Amino acid sequence: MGRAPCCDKKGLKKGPWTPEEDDKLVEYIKNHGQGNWRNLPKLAGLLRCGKSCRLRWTNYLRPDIKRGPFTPEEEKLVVQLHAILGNRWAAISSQLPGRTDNEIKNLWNTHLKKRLLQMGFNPLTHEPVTLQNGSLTRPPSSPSTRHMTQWESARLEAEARLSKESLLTLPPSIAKYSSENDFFLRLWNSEVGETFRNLHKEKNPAPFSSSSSEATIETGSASVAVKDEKECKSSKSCMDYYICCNSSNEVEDESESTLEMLFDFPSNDNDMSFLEHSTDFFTLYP
DNA sequence: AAACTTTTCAACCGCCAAATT
DNA sequence: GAATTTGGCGGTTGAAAAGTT
Repeated sequence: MGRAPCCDKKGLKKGPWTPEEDDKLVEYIKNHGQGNWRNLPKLAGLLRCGKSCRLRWTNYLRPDIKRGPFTPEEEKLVVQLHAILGNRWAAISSQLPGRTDNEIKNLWNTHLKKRLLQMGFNPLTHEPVTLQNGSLTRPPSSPSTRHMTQWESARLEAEARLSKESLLTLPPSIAKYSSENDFFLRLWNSEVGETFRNLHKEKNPAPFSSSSSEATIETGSASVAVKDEKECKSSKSCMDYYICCNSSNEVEDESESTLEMLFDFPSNDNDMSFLEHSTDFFTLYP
């Protein structure tokens, strides 16, 4: 036997919420907390599915929700995080206080995606593309394409490393659980990760290891652990190298790099003109 | 001013992993 | 351990608003 069903769908209201329904939901949660979404509608006197109540609360009625248009800084952060996390809206929204995953998803689909396309970037991969006969095409084996592939590999590496590092701080029982459920760690341990590790080994025998001399950079409210600059350069771990260059202001020739675009583009305009000059990518290998 | 088109965004749907019985 | 529900997530939809002709 399992648990009782969330709700039978007979006689339940759908569609937009009325102010009266909102009041009932807010009043109930104010007095009783969020608790059990299945029982909440009945107890609150609502003819709604529990799931609908939860959605209404989390996406609209929660008191900590920030309403109104996104600021350029928020848009910038969304683009940055999307480049790293992809369409993981909940993960992205966790880095933007007061913004919901639904809101960010809408922002992306209605504004940012179009702007990236207009600027010549594939909104899925953040790779530069050109429009030919109305369809997206990658430029023929340009250096920038190589670098974006490199960037993607670097992303895998960095996220796997972060996962690994986070496990070091957890009790063994939880660490075991996390390692089994961590998406990037599983990816890293899969054939994809293996391929990248082998490629990396050929170019650079230095192992991927967590360092004792780590720094932390802030990306909005998210923090990312990085190695110190010297070690970054010696190991040539591309993500480390990118972040080191960026965090130490020693950007060398790659001052208009993709990563600079992602981590440090100007925030005082919202037309994404910061992307305009970033099709001229630097070479990763000096 | 009316008709039509495009854009926006709240809400729904279906899937999945976790939790519960 | 199997069966079932819950809660959470991302994709999609469609009504309303805004813009254009």
